[in-house]
Amino acid sequence: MERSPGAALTSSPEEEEEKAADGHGEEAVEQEDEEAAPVVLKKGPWTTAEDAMLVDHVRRHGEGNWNAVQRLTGLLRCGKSCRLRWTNHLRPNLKKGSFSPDEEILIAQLHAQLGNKWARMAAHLPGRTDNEIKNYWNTRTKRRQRAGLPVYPPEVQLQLALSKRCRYDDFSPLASPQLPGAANVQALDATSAGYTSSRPAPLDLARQLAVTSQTVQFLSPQPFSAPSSPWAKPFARNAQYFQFAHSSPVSPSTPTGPLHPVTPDLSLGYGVRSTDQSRLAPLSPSPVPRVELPSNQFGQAMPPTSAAAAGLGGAALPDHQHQNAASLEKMLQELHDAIKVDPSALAPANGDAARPGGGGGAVLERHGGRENQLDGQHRDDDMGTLFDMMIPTLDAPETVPLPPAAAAPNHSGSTSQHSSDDQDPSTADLGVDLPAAGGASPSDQDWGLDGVCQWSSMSRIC
DNA sequence: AAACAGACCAACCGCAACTAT
DNA sequence: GATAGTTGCGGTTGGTCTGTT
Repeated sequence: MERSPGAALTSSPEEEEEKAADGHGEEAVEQEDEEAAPVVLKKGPWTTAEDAMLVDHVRRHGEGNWNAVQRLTGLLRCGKSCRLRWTNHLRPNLKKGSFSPDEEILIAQLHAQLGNKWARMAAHLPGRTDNEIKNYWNTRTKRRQRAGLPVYPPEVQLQLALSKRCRYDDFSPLASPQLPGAANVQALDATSAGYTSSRPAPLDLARQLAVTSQTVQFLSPQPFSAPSSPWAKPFARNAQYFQFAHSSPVSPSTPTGPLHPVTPDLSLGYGVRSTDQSRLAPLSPSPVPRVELPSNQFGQAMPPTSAAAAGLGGAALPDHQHQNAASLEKMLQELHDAIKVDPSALAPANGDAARPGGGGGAVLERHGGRENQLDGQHRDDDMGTLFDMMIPTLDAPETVPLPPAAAAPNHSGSTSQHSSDDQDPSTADLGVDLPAAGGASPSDQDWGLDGVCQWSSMSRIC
């Protein structure tokens, strides 16, 4: 790999540590500079000494006012860098290491619903940072796309497929009746408050899919309880970060809001029928070992012919999947029939295809408004995507009534998305009840075609 | 053992929103 | 209401690690 000459921009961590440790070195030099010229802030990797300084600062003054860190501590880092370092690495209760299968599924679900809203996704993954999730998703997505595999696991694909159907149905004057499950997604209204009134909530998907009483408790509803910590007082305002591994997930994105447990009722099913079994444990370090295989094994099991072919499993399909092919086709037809586009709503396709991460999930984030203005091409794309996303073992899922789109009244017109999140912690709730995938366990073949994928390693789920 | 490629991770940048004055 | 400062977010880049050839 190319080694950038710019790598020598800063001294090595060891050197920096030494300098900082003896109290001279860089700091002293910079002090001299400070008198003659503006402070030259350092970039690049943080040293442990810098970390210690930052931690000490936060211990004394708490979080926030990051630009004061340099003034108060002499740390030659900009406030932005300090905040980032704290948030991503020094914050208490950060969970390091690989994502557990539960987390991976949740990330996929969240991405399907939110798109590249890493911070909001991180709010549902205690101890994880947006950066971490972003990195994970990007590398994973890149890998899967290169292998010609669908980005989302089967269940999420199904959700997306159904949501596409819902998209069109939403514009039918025959609004679907309110569903019991829809109550769980009321909170989503606020989440979508950042979208203009002309655009249905991006998470209407969740509402639309709030069709099942099966509830998967992804995140524990246990109230927050801060462990005793010498830092407890200074960090009181940041209490959401003081969580035990199994404590309630609270939204770090709501620092100014009241602390209360976030209970995203993500009943996403994932093919789990049993109520008991479907109740996944709260996110926590999973006992399931990470078994991901080297990426170069993707191609072996699945030649990148087409995603559709992949979805149907091709010749590698087990018998029961062949049997389901017919029902799949039927369902596709049903879905196709269900798609009714208001010609008046036709408009040039938007740039969804160009969205990073591709896939249908990105569409969902803003599937209202302009996305509803479908032209033929877009519709075709949707159908193509639909086929692409179809899963082979899909037992024709029950056609589910849809909650009325009108149940999303809270389109304030504000353009501030995360502000609404901050103001209302409940908006972190993704009270999503999603239909379980077909009764038969969703195939490992279309997602974990080669057994590589984490999803397939979750015996209860796949 | 060396070269290479891909994966992973940390950090930076630019922008937008928010807040205080 | 205008402005400056602060904070948060998402995209991107670059370095390091690891596996393969």
